[in-house]
Amino acid sequence: MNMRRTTIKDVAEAARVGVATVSRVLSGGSASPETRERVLTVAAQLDYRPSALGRNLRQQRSGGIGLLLPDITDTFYGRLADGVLACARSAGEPVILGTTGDDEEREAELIGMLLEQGVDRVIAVPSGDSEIWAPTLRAGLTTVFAHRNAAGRDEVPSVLADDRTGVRTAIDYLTGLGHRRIAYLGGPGQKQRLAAFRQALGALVDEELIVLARGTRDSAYAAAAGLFQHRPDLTAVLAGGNLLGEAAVLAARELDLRVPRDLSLVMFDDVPWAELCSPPLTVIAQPARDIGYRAAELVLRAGGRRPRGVLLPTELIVRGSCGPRGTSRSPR
Amino acid sequence: MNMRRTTIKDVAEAARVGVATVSRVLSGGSASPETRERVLTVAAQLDYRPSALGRNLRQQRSGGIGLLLPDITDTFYGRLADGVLACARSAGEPVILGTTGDDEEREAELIGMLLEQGVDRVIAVPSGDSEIWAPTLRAGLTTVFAHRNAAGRDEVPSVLADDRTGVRTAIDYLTGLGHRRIAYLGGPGQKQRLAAFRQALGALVDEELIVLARGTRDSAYAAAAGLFQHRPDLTAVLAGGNLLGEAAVLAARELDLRVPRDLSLVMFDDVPWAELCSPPLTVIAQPARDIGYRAAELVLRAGGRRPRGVLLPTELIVRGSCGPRGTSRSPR
DNA sequence: ACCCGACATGGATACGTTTTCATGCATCTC
DNA sequence: GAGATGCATGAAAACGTATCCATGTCGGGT
Repeated sequence: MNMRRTTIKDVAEAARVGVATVSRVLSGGSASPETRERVLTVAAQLDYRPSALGRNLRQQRSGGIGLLLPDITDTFYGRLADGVLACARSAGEPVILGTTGDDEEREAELIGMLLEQGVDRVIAVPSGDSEIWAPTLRAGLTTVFAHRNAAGRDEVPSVLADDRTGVRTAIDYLTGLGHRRIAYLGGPGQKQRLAAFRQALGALVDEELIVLARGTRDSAYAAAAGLFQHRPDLTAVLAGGNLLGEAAVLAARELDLRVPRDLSLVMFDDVPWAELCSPPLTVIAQPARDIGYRAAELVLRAGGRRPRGVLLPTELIVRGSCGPRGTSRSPR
Repeated sequence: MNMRRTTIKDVAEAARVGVATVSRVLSGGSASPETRERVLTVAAQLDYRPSALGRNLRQQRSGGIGLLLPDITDTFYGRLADGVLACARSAGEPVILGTTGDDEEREAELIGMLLEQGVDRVIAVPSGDSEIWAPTLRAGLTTVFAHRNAAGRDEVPSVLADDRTGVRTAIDYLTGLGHRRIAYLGGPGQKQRLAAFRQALGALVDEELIVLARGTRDSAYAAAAGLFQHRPDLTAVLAGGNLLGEAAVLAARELDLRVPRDLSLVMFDDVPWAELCSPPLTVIAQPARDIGYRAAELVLRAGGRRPRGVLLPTELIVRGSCGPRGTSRSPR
């Protein structure tokens, strides 16, 4: 009953060779054809499965990829994770998932856990900035940032969506429709996106129309509702993520703002329900899955090299949530 | 530059004790107060972090929890994963995530990977049936099924939503509204739910109104559209998951069926966008996050015992997608 | 015929930890 | 006071693997 698992030693004995030879055969080292075949046969017969534990200890690293996301509940990160998993699976590497909740402290804690586990490859959507990631890099972890990059960590390669162009085309679209008072509803860690918004809007930028929420649904809704109530003169809003967009739709409905008649809405990130909304939401689609996949490729292929980052294209998908600027809704 | 990481041996030397003592102190074993303090001080000074690699090899098991889900893109599983992660984090255990795509072969492959990694605790939404999980159990893994349980694996504890009651109340609600031809749009691995549907409907059940899709969006849409076109006399549909519900809404819109006037719709699983839909969707809410959390609790607390499964309540949330049966829409 | 290189092979070692076992010391009991 | 009991402690073994190194063998080149 108390079966010990078959080890490399068992295989070696059964094949009448040394353990070193078995190890070589299984890791693709050189061996004579007949020996190789015999070892493989015996290994298959005994249903031998190499123990990752032994191997990991020996080579001082647990294969596997650490994946640190703000929130696995958000479909954007879900798709990103899916991409990572797809790539990791093709490489036979396990993925250790952790969620940071956009909290630096939790992020640091998770990094510590990964270090302890001997994980030496990490894909992260960074929440914290420079000093949190410093020990990680010093410890020799190959790290790739996805979706956004940590401030002051330019040496870490990153896989990003082309936020700048995405924001610009969205703003161009809105201004082309006649909108002038355009609000930005942002989330945590989107300095890049916010900067692009400011730049694209140029002289039209109104700091009061820029609102930042934390990562939760409640916070997003509060930010949206507050914005709409405080500044009834705005005619368009760019939501910097699907959570923010959801909040905007909800808040608009609550305040009896009709979309797109009273309020034009563009949302970052295309999600399935964007089409189900009425009106269907105009969105800036991001290749979330590709971001994950490419990040995984980078972190796996990195043979000590420090590859250059990747910028993936975004796409403005026009549906029905934007219209020409009507009369301002504030002075009825 | 070539810093070796500090090991337990370094700590032992610096504290002028044996490695065994250090190990004991750090694992909460007995030691004299002064020794304990000295060891702890030195360990903190050297920033010693025990290597999970060494420990895992020694005790022949890598802590950590394997989590096998059909699709991390589906928000239901996203929430479930979130629950698992929350519980695992409080226990300091890493979580290895794998997605099966509801494919038995991939599931078996992932199980193999977990075994190789030395993972001895698994939470799974099982796709395959009995024989796939047999080796897993024989290998001594403590396993907990979540959301559904594998056919013929009654010995595995499971954490389920109370599908039976959920379906029954939904059907009662629909029949109360006068509906008689009620369709069921199901996904993979929902035998339980389907059986409940049949039982709740009793004599009204019409086998032609039961359609099963595979796990993908395309398949779900095809199933829904096919059903609606083939049987224009149906007046209500129960979608067995948020993916199916999404497909139903989409297909209904495509075929110009107005909800709830022409078609009443109840969807399993409450998702944020259910409220954004127009009309807002009436749903059977499942405590997805709790399912994950409880499953993690079970798999962690299981001290060799084989705990009894858990059944969590569902809740019918009435919104606007169901109405009284109108005139049948087929003979215009 | 001899030497040298190439190659296959197996023994031994190290990876960092936990745990068992034996030892030594102090205290308690009769 | 002697034996028994308890406790803190350290040496050593074990976990399963990959790799270094030495050894043996074969073939080709001079």
